[in-house]
Amino acid sequence: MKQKNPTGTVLYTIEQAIKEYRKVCQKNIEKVVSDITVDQCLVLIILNENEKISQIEIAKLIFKDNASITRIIELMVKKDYLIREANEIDKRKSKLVITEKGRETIVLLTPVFNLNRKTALDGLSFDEIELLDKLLHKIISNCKK
Amino acid sequence: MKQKNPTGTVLYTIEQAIKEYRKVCQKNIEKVVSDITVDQCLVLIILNENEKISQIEIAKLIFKDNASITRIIELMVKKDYLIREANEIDKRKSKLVITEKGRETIVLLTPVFNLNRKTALDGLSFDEIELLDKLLHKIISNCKK
DNA sequence: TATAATTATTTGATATATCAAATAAAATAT
DNA sequence: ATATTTTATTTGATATATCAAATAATTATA
Repeated sequence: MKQKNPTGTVLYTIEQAIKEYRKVCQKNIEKVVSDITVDQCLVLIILNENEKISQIEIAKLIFKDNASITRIIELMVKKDYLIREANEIDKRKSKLVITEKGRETIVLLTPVFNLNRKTALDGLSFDEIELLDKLLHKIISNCKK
Repeated sequence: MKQKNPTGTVLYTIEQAIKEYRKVCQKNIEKVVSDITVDQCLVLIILNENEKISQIEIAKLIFKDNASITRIIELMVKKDYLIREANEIDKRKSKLVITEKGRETIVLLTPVFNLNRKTALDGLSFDEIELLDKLLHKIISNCKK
């Protein structure tokens, strides 16, 4: 038993969990802001906490490819969440500035993000969450070897 | 502490874990078969275990959208892993038949899949795996509510 | 300092994710 | 038996994932 899916292991429960979580997140976000994705929100929050962060560092923080970040930011610029300005110190980079619309969005979405976490982790004790984190990190390091 | 990323919770450790796992899987697969993806392998294995399964059921098993399954199968047909035949009983569906190349691939990849799981879960006890599964299912059901 | 190596980002190509709408066949209701 | 509803799949549009190659700027080395 436990072989409910062809993968035969807990590993695809991980996949299912993150997919369900993303769905709830997107749904809750859409109630408040209509034209933004979960990933775009994350980028917004990261930039809000650290103005000077590079795209590579953003990518690392949310486990994405550099190319993905380029395109996510591109769309955010189109939708007027961000503006690209010249970075005089290092011309390879650009300064990513949050627009007024971006700032308003952060204010609107902060409580949504808290709600999302609470919803997903409802009924789990602190110890359980810690343990979950520990086990997942063990898997991550196994995979990285 | 634990606020290593902007998401601030274990939830993105879940995302990171599945991404790292998929990377290892893809790498190990490529050592043996060069033109197939992890998802395409899963479809192959599922069809091998149940010839008559519908696309919708495949989608549910691996937590994917129906549209994604259509396209994954399309590519598998192009690459000669599958053939679509007419389903006389229900003409909305088609019969998905594994080709000779597909069968050979399954033989080649079965040990790889076992290796992938072993690699990822190395050092975790049975009880820990069970617990991990339980906690993840709790999160899944929280999100589905 | 000119050259080589490294770093940050972008671009191209291909695969998958997601939602909504379109098709078409099957099942149900009247 | 026809109309209506449901089901299975497809298609279109847009977003993201991933890898490799291309750019362009910075840093290190001879």
